[in-house]
Amino acid sequence: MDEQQAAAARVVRGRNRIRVGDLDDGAAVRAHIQDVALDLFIEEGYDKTSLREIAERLGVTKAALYYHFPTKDDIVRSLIDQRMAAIDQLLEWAQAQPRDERMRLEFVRRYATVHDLMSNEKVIRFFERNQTLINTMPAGKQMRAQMERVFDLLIDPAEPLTQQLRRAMAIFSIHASGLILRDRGATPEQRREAALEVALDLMSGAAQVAAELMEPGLIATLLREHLEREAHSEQVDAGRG
Amino acid sequence: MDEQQAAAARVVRGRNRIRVGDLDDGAAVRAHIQDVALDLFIEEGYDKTSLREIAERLGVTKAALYYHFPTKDDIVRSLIDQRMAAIDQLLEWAQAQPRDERMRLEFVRRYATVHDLMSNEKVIRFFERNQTLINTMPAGKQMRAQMERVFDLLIDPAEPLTQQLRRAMAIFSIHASGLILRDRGATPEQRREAALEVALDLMSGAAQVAAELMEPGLIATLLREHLEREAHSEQVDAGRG
DNA sequence: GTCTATAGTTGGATAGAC
DNA sequence: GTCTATCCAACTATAGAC
Repeated sequence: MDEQQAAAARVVRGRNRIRVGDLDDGAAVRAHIQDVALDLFIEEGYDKTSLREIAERLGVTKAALYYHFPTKDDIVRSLIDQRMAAIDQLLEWAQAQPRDERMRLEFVRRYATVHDLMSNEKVIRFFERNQTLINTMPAGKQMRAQMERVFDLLIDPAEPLTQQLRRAMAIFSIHASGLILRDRGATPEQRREAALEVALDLMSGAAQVAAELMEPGLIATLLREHLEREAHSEQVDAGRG
Repeated sequence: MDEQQAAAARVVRGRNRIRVGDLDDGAAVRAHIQDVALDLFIEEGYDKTSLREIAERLGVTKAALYYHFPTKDDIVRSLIDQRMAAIDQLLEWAQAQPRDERMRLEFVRRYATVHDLMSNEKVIRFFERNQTLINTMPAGKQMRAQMERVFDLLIDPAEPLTQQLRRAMAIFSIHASGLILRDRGATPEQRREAALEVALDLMSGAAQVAAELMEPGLIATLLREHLEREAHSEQVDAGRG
């Protein structure tokens, strides 16, 4: 667990290429601009947000912005690249593994970790609200292609459609957990845990098995009986010892 | 209703002037415009799509468009209103029901049906790709509010976060099923069935129960034993009769 | 690094002829 | 109902002074 987080963190840092002496105003100003811009992109969409608006909220002029980012795209491109590099590394790892279920579960775990580390919160919401960019911007298209590689890795075309859908929803549940649980009184850590649990359940096919065989309440009944038997046999064991 | 009457009046006045395809009245022309516009809105986003582009693809001019739709918003507003009215009706039905689990499952079933009926396919993809509109357009904000009413209906804040998330993912699985299964060799009917099954599983909490109590393979074992007992008791019954 | 000023383009929307 | 022609606002981006 610690190793995964550290690995993902290395990805993030490695991509930024911030050297120790480099952390002067330049990088900080860029980050600040991106932060403010993201807020606006989230609020009213990338297209509808003008550089004038961003500049106003920053208290500078448009021209000042262009000094730091040669084009409007560039404000978000570095964020996209960052995320893509992290997922790419994850895919690389996966390709060096046996193509089995254990690997897939581990992939989802790591995906959740990476997703969480990338999440300024804002970056996620940005992608959420600006799906169209994934179709129009070149960088967006690359991201879309990458997403398909993720699905191809996790989904076996021979499986039932329900299970194929569940696997996709596993990834989506990680994406959506922030959106859904944000205003439901959950700490980021709780959100993260809940998302991962739901995702892993969807992957594992537990629901698949249950859905195919279950009558309403059956599993609960069987489990209760099982636990009672277990408790009983423990008593017996205790009596013997 | 109002629109039909207006359309009829247009037919009387306009006589044979309509020449877009084989369409025979104003309402059909409007529908055709919406269809073409949706394609573009999906491809490159609502904001980036200009009226000039839409007009070009239709083979008419911008001004001609404005005859049918007084503003760009209006091209999509009727589609949004249509869907919202359907969901509103569903919410009304739900409020006349007891607030129990049976109602919630039935709500999801009906939601899937409504979703399927509204789905030109294109309308769904439009909403998918233009999430930002839900934040900027007034009609979009209404839709957002409606969605929250749906979640409030389905989600009990006292439940574990995982189950809250699952319930939200149930709705999302209905939304996403088209996107995910479209290119995986499934008929629309198969997609629909798979989506509903996954959604109902997520709602039912089967996975929740399983995840909390399950040892690996336990449920499968219990179910097998249960089925064996059942088969045995049927044999006994048959022997008696 | 930040400014003013402005170029150059494209957008939505309207007027009026036919 | 559809056209041509046009208005005006807003945008991205650049040039050049300080």
